[in-house]
Amino acid sequence: MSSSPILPLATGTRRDARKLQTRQQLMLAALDLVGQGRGFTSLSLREVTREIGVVPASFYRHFKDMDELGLALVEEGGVTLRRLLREARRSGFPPKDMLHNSVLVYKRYLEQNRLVFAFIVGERSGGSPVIRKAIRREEERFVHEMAHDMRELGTVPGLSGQTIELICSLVVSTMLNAATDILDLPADHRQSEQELVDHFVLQLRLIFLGARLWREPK
Amino acid sequence: MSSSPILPLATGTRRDARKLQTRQQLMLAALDLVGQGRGFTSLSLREVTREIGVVPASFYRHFKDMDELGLALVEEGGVTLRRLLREARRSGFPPKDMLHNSVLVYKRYLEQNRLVFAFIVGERSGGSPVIRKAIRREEERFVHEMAHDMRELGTVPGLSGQTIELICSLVVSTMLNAATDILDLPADHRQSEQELVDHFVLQLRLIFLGARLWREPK
DNA sequence: AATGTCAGTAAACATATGTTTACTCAAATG
DNA sequence: CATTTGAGTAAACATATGTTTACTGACATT
Repeated sequence: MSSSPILPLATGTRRDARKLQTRQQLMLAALDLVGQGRGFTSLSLREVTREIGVVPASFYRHFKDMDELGLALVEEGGVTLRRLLREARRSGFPPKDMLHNSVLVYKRYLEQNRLVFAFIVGERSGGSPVIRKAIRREEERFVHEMAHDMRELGTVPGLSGQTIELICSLVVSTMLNAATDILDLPADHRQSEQELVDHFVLQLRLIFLGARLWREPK
Repeated sequence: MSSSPILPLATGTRRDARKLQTRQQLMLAALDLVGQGRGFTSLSLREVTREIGVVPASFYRHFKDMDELGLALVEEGGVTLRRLLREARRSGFPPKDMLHNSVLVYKRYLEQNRLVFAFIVGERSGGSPVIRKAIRREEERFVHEMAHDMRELGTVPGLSGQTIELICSLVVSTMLNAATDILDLPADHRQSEQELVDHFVLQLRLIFLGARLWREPK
């Protein structure tokens, strides 16, 4: 029987562990190719299997489609985003130059998760509609969670929940937009790197300045 | 001789007009496919020629590559953006509810140029690095031009040129980000449409509120 | 220890791809 | 009007693609 579980996690047998491993290898291979500048929609199933040294037919043991692989990656991206938020939460956000610090944290996180972000950011507006929409949903979740945190921390007191969500959605899209630039940075040069960070910080400062002075529309 | 001109525009012979025509047909065909949700990087040269009923080899009379076709599209996108700015300039921006009006103008323009925007916005962060960078450059130009206009109109008086550029870059990325959502709107439903526009307007309001109260960093 | 399950294999298929080569014939050139 | 030019053609090429089918053998189940 086995009722075809969506994730072969649960059973815990040696075999299922192996299966999960090649599944993850497939996902990683796809991410790698995307990381080399190869738009996800242009990837072929064969390419991906070739990358991990496995025969094309094996692919179907894990995904019925490249789209399905893509959706799995979207989910991983969602997890990655939420982890970022959790880390930010823990690090406690020192109020002194908080924005600048947050940007640096974000940048470091981005560099540590370069591939997932390249995928998320790359497919967020392009390619396959189904994947794009899945990403937008994860993004909404992220915004929502961030708004929750901001309200709890009292970062911008006296604002309605709706307004906080609005601010967060602006912050998040600014953040994801910056990701493209940061990931494109030419490995070495500090010059442009510094400028980019500063630019990003100033954009956020502007947003929060607006936020602090916002008067609820009746 | 003929020194292989980049654009076969100049000469004005009947033949060159025909050539230019199929060139544009090729570009339009590519745009159409992208408009149907088919990430540009995943398009094949044959698909594009097939679309306009021409043999694959003909492609090479116009572009050496799909990348070259892509770059031509980026340029068209740039022109489209600049035209938007010109229209906005002419329409004179009535100060009463100016933001809301601007958003509506933008939305209408977007719908009239759906395909180009789908391409620009879709490839802005994804796919081929060379195309992505070309788009980012057009975007910078656009930001620059917008900043120029804003300074001239005195929209946000008392701010340095740098700051105005900052604001504009934030506005533009917000604008392009919204484009994805607007283009994805399910053809009929007014509900989500209204919400989307409102959301967009509020984001801009927030930005300009921040802008009005900005104090230049020393 | 006997049996069943199922991830990965091997090979074949029809079809799609980018690119080259020699061609044709309408239209521009002289 | 004779000649040249060059956009689009026709056909062939090597290679890449997605998908199916029957298989094998390590592991799990009983």
